[in-house]
Amino acid sequence: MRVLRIVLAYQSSIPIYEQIKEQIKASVLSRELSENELLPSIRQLARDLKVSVMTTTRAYNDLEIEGYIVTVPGKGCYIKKVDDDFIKSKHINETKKALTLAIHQGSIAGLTILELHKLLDELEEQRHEKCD
Amino acid sequence: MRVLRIVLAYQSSIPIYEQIKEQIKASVLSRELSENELLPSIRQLARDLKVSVMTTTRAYNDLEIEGYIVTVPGKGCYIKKVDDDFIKSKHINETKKALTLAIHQGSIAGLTILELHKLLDELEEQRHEKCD
Amino acid sequence: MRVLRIVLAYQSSIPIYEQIKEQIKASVLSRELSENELLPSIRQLARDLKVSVMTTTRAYNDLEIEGYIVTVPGKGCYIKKVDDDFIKSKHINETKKALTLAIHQGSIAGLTILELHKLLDELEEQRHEKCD
Amino acid sequence: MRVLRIVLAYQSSIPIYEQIKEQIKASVLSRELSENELLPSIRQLARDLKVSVMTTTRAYNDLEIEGYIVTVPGKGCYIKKVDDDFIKSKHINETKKALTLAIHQGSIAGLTILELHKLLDELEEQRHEKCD
DNA sequence: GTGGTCTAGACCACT
DNA sequence: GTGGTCTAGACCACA
Repeated sequence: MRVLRIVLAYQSSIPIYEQIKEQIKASVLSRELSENELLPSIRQLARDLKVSVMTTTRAYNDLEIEGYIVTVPGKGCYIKKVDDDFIKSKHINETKKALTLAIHQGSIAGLTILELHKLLDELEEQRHEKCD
Repeated sequence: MRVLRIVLAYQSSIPIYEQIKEQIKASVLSRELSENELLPSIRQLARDLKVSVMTTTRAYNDLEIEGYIVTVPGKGCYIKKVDDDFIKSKHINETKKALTLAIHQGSIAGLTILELHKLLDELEEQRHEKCD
Repeated sequence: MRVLRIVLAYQSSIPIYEQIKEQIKASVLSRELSENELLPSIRQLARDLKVSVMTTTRAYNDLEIEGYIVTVPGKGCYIKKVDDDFIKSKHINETKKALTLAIHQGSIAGLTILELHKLLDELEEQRHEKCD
Repeated sequence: MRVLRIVLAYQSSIPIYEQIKEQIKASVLSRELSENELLPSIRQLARDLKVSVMTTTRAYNDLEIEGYIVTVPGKGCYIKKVDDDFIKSKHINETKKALTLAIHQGSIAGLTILELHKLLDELEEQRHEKCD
């Protein structure tokens, strides 16, 4: 079992259990956590995050419903197998959401679709420069 | 005074007052509503949208705080002049953030920049279809 | 809004929230509760059943995830539309579960499949007699 | 003493000790295990199943309470004589209950008695396939 | 030790 | 009024 790097914004409008969920999900999708890995126990995580047991319970419970983990009463919670296509489709979905948001914001700013394409290229360019 | 075209998703997770706000904002930014134009009264709008007066009050109140409208007690609410450049730069910023996120998520999903452009066009297409 | 007839076995090994869920589900599937009907509020139900608010919350939350109700914050919880095919498939599923259990129990008792068929006919017969 | 064929679903919602119990019971009822036969020791079984000794202890303890086995301190656990008729009638009762439920659910789903018979055969078929 | 459920309060945002 | 979240305990069954 590895220690999870979970950072909580206690004052955020995003519920704490949601933050825990999303960060574990992200770790699964980025392959940081892999199949059959044992997660910290509900109580341990609650202690670590200085949060109520009910809160971590809710997060783990939701993750089980969404198919990311299995919980075995009396033993612990384990990462489930997620297949590559599922992960890819998740990321494509995120990409689409981001692009849709860009189109929306851009339209308010009065940008044409052509200008959006130009902007996209520019940002991609900058990204490469940074990586170099 | 013109009748506002406001469409509410009563069961959305986005608060109704927020939906009203955003749609009025968008109308202002798209010049559909122009300076000094009189908005429907809080009570009239509440009746039209079959919504509590508290809800429309909250929306108008927020819009006033954000500087989009001005309330003249006893007369009504009027659209204020908006500082174009400020608004525009704000939204361009949002656009850039969204595009950068799209590039990032897309790269994880293994999408090339070309595929991103194609996706952008597709989503723009779909957006037009919906509006028709 | 109608009062729900929910009977709880507080000492059962079946969790209370599960009992609530199942009884509401059953009411939906039997068309006792119909589309758009307003359910008792989480708090009202908690008072009625002399149960913690968290417990009714959990039940309603699960029902929303499973698609039986919609909850609208600040307004209440409503029965969602369920289509006939969905209901039928649910009941067929229950039928299969019951038959599978019968096969299992029957095999332990040493019954052949033929005897099971005979038993099925007998019970069906008795059922008709009762109805007459 | 014979080696028990026990297959455990470690992540099932059915407790492991329950799974062990049920499989031993089934073996007794099917005459696979017969009177006075010596069962593997609690510790041996725990090793074989890679399970805590507490778990096998619980299973054997329950079996003794239910009258299926007898524990002789210092020697081991033996299968007891089972009262055939009592057991059989119990299971036939369960079978009838399950069939009655199937008839009821089936009638809601609009199934005829003929379709129920067909369903029964299909499920019996599938059961045999799984066992092969 | 583990997870599962439950309580009896609380505060918050929204209608 | 409504639902959403959260706490800080508790008891239970299981491993």
